[in-house]
Amino acid sequence: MSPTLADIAAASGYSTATVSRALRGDAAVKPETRAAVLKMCAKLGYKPSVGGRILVQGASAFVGLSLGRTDHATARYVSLLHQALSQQLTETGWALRLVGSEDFTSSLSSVGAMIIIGTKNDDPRIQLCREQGLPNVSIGHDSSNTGFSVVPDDGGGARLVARHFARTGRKKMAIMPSWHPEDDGIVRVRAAACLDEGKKLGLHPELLGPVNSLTSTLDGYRSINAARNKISGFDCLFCETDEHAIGARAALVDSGFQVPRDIAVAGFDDLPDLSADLTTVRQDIPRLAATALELVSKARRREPPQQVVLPVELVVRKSG
Amino acid sequence: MSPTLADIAAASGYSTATVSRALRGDAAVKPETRAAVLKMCAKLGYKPSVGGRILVQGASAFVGLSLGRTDHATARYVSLLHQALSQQLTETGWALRLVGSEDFTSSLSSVGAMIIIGTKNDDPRIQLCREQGLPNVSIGHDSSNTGFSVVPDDGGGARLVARHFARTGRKKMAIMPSWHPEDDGIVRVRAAACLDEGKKLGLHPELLGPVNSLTSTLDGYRSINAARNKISGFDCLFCETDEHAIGARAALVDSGFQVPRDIAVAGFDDLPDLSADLTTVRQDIPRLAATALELVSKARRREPPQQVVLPVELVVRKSG
DNA sequence: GTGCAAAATGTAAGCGCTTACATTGATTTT
DNA sequence: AAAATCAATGTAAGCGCTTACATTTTGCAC
Repeated sequence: MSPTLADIAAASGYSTATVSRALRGDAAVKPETRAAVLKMCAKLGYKPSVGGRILVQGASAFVGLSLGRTDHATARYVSLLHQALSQQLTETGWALRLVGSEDFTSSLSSVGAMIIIGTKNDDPRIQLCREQGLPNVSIGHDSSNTGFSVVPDDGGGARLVARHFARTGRKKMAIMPSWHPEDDGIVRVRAAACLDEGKKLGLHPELLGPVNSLTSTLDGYRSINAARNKISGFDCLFCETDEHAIGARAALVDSGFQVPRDIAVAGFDDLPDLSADLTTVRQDIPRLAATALELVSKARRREPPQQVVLPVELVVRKSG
Repeated sequence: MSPTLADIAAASGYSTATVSRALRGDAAVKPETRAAVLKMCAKLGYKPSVGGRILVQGASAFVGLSLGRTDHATARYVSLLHQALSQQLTETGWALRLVGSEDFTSSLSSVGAMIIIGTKNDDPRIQLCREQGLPNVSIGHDSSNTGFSVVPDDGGGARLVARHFARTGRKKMAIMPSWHPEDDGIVRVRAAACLDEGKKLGLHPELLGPVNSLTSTLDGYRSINAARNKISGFDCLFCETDEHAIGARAALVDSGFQVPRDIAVAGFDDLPDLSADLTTVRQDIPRLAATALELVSKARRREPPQQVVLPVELVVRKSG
């Protein structure tokens, strides 16, 4: 069987209490001690069992993961994030509990903390957590959020794209924003930033009609098809998600355009496999997950709230 | 705080042992007793804590959920299944641990059972579980599988579609199979059964070139577009997934066909929201999840293996 | 009725882990 | 130099739950 806390304690010459504290990140334990304990854990292959009640005795061993109604785990991005969180959480003995939008309220009592994906301004889910005093961390955009949150630098990433287009000699930029009735504004900041930066750089950016979904390649395709007659006026295109960019590129190719010769296409997210040879902005999803979990710890310890913005990175590939 | 086992025991007049047994489904407890206990649990709002070590003391409180490389939680279907499992598992105090295709082997030691999605013949993941003696249940098609498995009645569902087309006076059927290099054969049984039944019914079925993905609406669209000149020879179309059917229908409409007047379109799965007004075959995903979890229990108790096939249901809507 | 196995329940000893409280030794204060 | 403080660790009492084992109840043959 897998070694237990007691095994680690015996092997390293400390008490179970100290080992426990070291693993939980208690400030009372000396750094060298923690290091020794961690080393011994690695050596013996320690894995926490039971989903141990961490930080607060008697509290739930679960972290809830709430998806927005529209995410609904449908997007690759959300699913990757989910997996990263699940994996990293495993190492601490906690467990992730997926919470659907229907049973959010009823789940509050059975989790020790909540991670909320795709928050929007004044998201009612955050309110509910607050009322219950439940530690919560949101991943997504919410300018009004005064709690714990972590977001990728959407605006910065979009500006990188505009600058890249300008640098590579493009003259006229199209921007394809996405829109969904229930998600208003989650991703919109990308289009807005790209628009602004494009103006500054003299790319005369123009918004196309919005795509009626966040993550459907087909909708990206049809949007471009619908705007076919306008397209020849542009030589570069920015889409708010990679799914849209993929659909858009396919539509351009099917309409006889050469990508990137006639028109460069860039997306946002950089999803493994899917984004293949697309020029895009990479989000570091494992890091996003790690940061969210760090914030969960802090929230549980009632430390002061913190809003983190993670850097993103331009990845230039075949499409632009 | 939430009531504990002891609270239930006190309130119902039994010992904690009996209550625990009742909740775990131990055969030693009298049916009336179990009923009384369950009733009291409902009354007091009992929720298991800690992710209690169920059935076998000291065993892991986690059930692993392994996705195939291509599922990668990308498909709506998989994500819905995931959520259903997660929700139902919650009620027993277990937790679901998402296992990526990369770290399957290393996860084996940290879960008490494994649910494997999208298995194919001689799936190596099943082999690995066997070697470790880890209880496992597969969801997916694997004719060679002698362990626990549960699958929807794909063949039966596809035949329902063919019969529906025949009954509504269609004469010539197109079938759009899907294909993915790593998923060979998972869903293929649908096309095969529809082909067979179509022949019997005089629908002169014909296979179109396969769609190079399992769940992309865009690929469905482009496949139909590519076969545009052949399409007018058909008056009904069966697609192996709803995503394909949605893409196909969009392509047909964009090409000037009337759906379902000129050509009827049917898919498979019936995904909430997404499948909206599509004629399709409904899978009962919550039931699939429940069955899988039942099998997990049996597997843990080392009961003899069982292969379950769940019935499906034709849902006729606007597209055909 | 008595006996006896099987069925149903209780008793209590854990499980691996957390944490209130006690202890130790080093550092500072007086 | 004694007293007071503090950082670091140990001690041990739980946490909610499971389960080996003991005990009681039941059903049924004689």
